[in-house]
Amino acid sequence: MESQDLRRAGLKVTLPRMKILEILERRQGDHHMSAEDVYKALLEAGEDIGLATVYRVLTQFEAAGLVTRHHFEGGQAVFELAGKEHHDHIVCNQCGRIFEFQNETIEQCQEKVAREAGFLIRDHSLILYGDCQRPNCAYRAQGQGRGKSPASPGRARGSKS
Amino acid sequence: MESQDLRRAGLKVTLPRMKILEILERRQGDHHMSAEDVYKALLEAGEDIGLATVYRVLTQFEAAGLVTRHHFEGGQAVFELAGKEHHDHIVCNQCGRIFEFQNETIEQCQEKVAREAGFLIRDHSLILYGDCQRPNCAYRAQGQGRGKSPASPGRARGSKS
DNA sequence: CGCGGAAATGAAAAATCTTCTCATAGCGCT
DNA sequence: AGCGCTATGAGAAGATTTTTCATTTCCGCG
Repeated sequence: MESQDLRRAGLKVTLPRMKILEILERRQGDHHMSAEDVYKALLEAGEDIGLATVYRVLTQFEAAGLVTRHHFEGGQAVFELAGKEHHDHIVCNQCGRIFEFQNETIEQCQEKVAREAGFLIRDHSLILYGDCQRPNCAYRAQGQGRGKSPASPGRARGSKS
Repeated sequence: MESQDLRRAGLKVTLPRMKILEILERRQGDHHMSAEDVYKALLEAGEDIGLATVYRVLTQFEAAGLVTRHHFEGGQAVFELAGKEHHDHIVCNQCGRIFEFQNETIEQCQEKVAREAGFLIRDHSLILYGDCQRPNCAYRAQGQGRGKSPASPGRARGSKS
């Protein structure tokens, strides 16, 4: 009954919002989805929901605290269901795999640094970019251009510095 | 003689590249500039350099390690001259002021976390968003839309979570 | 100091990602 | 079931960044 989630968030229960919430909840594996990912999943599920609505709804969900938005490299924002503990991310440059972690020491240092600098922290973004050393990591030829990433598995981009 | 910087970076010494480098070096105050900022500064300096060139050159500078690109919230990437020590950023949600900091403990924790997760870190991005508590912070009315930020002082956006 | 070729530039078009507009449809309440 | 307000869909519009391609500029060389 995720309609309760919507009502609780002060959002009218509509079919598009229900379906999008379902997509986010039922997602297996990597639960980080771009608006486009959600849109495609809806199409596959036979739902006729516009991309504009997906963006709108995801933004509302974010405002309501139902989802969290991340700006990984690659231009597209990705969303994940909130609810679990706060965590940060490691993104594989090669295959796009995403690892989540929590580190209390880092959190505390951030607080301390901000306090000393005279800031009141509202939010933060910590993303590590690297190569996951797993054998099945979808290594692509070095010097890849900036072509479109394959549909599903990875949203990797070239590394920096 | 910043032409040496260019040659050293393996880039042909051209007028646009020189001028852009100058803009970045001469910049007083907040040295974080978007491509648009650089473009406008060039116009003010009487240089007739296209925006496409600015983007191209900044990207080359980044590849050459001359500048670093950051993706703060707000959609626009910002650049700063590299060369100084590595550092992370605190961005004021209200006035856009940027504070830089270094924290060895955080760096070490990141390394440790990544190692334990089986990642080889190539890069990272740590950005804290908050409110600088200074009296002259350009507080804007709450619930600001998402209009264009005023030219120079701030590129603040609404906060999250 | 002018030449020639490779590389860089400018302008405009295109590509991407996201938001806005507005007419229509749907939800919640009575 | 009916009403009013909000949400939606489709497409246009906006914002940022990249690409295309004809022209210009830089650099090594005579």
